[in-house]
Amino acid sequence: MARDFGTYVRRRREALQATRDDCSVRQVAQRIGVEPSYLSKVERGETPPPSEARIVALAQELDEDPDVLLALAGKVSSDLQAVIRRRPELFATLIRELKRLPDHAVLRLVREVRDGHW
Amino acid sequence: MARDFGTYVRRRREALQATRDDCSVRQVAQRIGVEPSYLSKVERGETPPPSEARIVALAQELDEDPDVLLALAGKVSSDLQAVIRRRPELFATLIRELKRLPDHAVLRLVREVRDGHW
DNA sequence: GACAGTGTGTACTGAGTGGTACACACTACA
DNA sequence: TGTAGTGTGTACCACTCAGTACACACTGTC
Repeated sequence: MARDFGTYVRRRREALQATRDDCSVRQVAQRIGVEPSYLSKVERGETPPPSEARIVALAQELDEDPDVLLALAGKVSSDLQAVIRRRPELFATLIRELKRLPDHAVLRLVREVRDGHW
Repeated sequence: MARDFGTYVRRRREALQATRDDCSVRQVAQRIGVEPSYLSKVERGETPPPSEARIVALAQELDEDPDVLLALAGKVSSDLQAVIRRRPELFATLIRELKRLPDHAVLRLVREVRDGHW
């Protein structure tokens, strides 16, 4: 799972590098505020994924969904966790129920909620 | 927040101790597999809350909701996190939408889902 | 052949996590 | 007066996290 994160990032970065030529390990590393060798090791899965803040910065840099990247890193965004912690019983049961539902059902639910049916 | 966890646990444990007399620091500590001095420090908020596994064991021991206790400790159950990580975009948007809804609305949603309307 | 830019190997680190081990002081009670 | 049980203070520890610092080898190019 940590390995997935690395290869995913590498692929995405190299794709961008091919078109924009400003996404070398060094350049991206500098923009997200880490050492190049560290980013290199992360991409090769030799070291575990970075902190949430770096991952979010990386997602922005690679034009990716932060939540997806965090998920690949085995993490869940801390703001989502805060929402759950505020009403633990409620959200715990809801999420455990939703676990068994197929994507399209959850998606329908999301839309309903967003459209203000609740 | 870590302090809350401690005082909450202490209150609950002392209440049980008063009625059942088998919930001293030593006894509970032994049953959840930690040193008494450690549990003592946790209860006084002198050291941060224990690991998820210990907290769940503690919840069972104190007859409390594990998710609530975890929330007091500033954590979210790892199985819930796993559910979210499996479909990050979907759950992220859903949870962020639900954040602004009042309890009763979320509760209604939980019931609907549980009753198989989805 | 100097130079810039590429990725990478090696060594190290300061702070935090999640506790253990053991001694101590106090109270109850037989 | 011993002894059993109560909570706590002190000292310590292995491990992980989240990286830094710097040197190295290779490639293109001027």
